Amino acid sequence: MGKEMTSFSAVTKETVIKILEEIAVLLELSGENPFKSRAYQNAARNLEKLDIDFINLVKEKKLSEVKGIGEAINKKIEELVETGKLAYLESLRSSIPSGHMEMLKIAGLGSKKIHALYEQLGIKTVGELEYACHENRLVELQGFGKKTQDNILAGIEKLKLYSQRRLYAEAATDARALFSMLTDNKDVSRVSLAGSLRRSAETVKDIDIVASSAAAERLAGYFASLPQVAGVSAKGITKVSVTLQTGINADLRIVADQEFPHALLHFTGSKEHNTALRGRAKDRGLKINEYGLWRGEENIVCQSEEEIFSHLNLPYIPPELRENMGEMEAAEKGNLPVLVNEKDIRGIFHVHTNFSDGAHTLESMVGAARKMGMQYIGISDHSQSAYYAGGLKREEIEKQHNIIDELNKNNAPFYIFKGIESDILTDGSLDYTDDILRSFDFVIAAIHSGFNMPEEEMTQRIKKALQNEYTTMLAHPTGRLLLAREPYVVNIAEIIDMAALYGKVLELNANPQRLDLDWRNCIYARKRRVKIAINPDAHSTTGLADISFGIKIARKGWLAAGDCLNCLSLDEMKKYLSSKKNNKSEVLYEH
DNA sequence: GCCGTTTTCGGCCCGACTGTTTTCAGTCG
Repeated sequence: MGKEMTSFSAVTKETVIKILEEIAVLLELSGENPFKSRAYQNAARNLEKLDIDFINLVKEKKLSEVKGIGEAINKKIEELVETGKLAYLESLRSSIPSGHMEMLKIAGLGSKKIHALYEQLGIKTVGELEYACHENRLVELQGFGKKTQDNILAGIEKLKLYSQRRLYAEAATDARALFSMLTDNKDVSRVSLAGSLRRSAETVKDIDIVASSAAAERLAGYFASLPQVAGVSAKGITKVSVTLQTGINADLRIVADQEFPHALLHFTGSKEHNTALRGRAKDRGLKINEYGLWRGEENIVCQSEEEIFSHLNLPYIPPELRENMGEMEAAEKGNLPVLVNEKDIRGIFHVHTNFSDGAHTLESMVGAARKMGMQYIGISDHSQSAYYAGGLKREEIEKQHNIIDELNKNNAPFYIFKGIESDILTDGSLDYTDDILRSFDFVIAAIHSGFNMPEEEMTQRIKKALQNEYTTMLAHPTGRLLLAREPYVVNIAEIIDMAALYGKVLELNANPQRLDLDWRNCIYARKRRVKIAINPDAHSTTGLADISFGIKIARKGWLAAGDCLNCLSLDEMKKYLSSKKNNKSEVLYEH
């Protein structure tokens, strides 16, 4: 890199944000002034909000005009963008045991305790911590005790369990990259994702890909030497297993082209679905395996999965449904739903703005939704008791409503619905008075505190919120964070029954970490004719796109367009919401 | 480390919950 710095490094805004966040965590672990750490977090968040060209801003030395970026952080970002490196980060990294970052993921463990464990027991890694717990060495430590030790052990168990799996969204990014490298390769005839990824599971263990080729050996070599591959654990001419740089494992199966649909069906699974399928084949005097379909010695040639299914007298079963959750029976009777798809979505609810904890303005969120081709958007910032998220006070609600009225004039026929994500308090009531609740077009009731109630109490709390006449829908019904936090204990069937009885909508939160309502429960909700809203819970313009993850899960939960609230057209939606508002008794007879 | 109609120091979003204590620290959302 020349001294005159004519060429800047390839550092992007996203990289800078990631590094600022890493510094914030490292500072926290180092026992520094917590506000210093927060300053880096703030800087990262403000960069996220930045709409203008970041690199230009750095070049023109105007970065410190961004709120939250002062002299020190400005200098560090300049160094990073100009050289691609940051000495401060390197020295921080080397001063903190690398295992401490991972230890932070253990529930109940924060920087203070990690520091204390390091100072007093010299613990540097999760493994050492686990050993120390088994040796009972935390019990006597100042500020620790038997319960803390037990909780930490339980947290470690969970962490181990979680780290064997990945979020769908994470794995899908890697998988897409591999897939496109394979489609570009001339040795590949046909290629498809398979496994749980193709079935749109919310978390996956690894990436499965099936390809057909007449040059298997060369293709295997190509796959094993892709730039994103960090290690090869097995390599033959039918199967290559690798570990990617990101830590996830990927398997490529290579078959002859005529075997392709059979291998695809087999490696898409699920195991349970395949077992049922094999049983069905046997009933018809057929045999099915990953290489083909057979009647005795005769090989029945199939060009596609559709053909295989048709030989078993079944319509095509979409991969998402192949979980042996009744799809075979439904297919046989011709009762498979026409699954919802991206084109069916007409509008988006559960959208945050910078009125509360969103990154972008109301106007930007509206603009982004319009760009996506939506007919409407439902704005729902946090309510007043969500202090940590800047929940809205009465005056702010009025102000927001005035802006929405103005925007609605200028954006017609696009429409903005006024809403709120109102906290469900521990007694089941919503945290605004009726006169405020009445001012919204819709209310999303949500639990953000008091997670640890006993099941019965939690269930009653949510049921009470569903009975509230102002509640339109229930946000993230179980509160889970995939691979990070268990759902709160609640009788979800009772919640779904209650929603059915009162004509309330349940959210399918599309954030890749939530995907809540769980698809298994979507199947039951559909049976009870409860409408599901596929909501991105967007906190930025890019967050709106998360809705696609929700659509995948909705499909997996058997939902058709008619089951999804936000497949209603704008006119239908206006009618729906105003009927809910004006005639509460009607809802009982709606279904 | 950032910020300022409390402006160069002293705050920085705040409250619930848990487990440790005997009045509080740490973690979390």
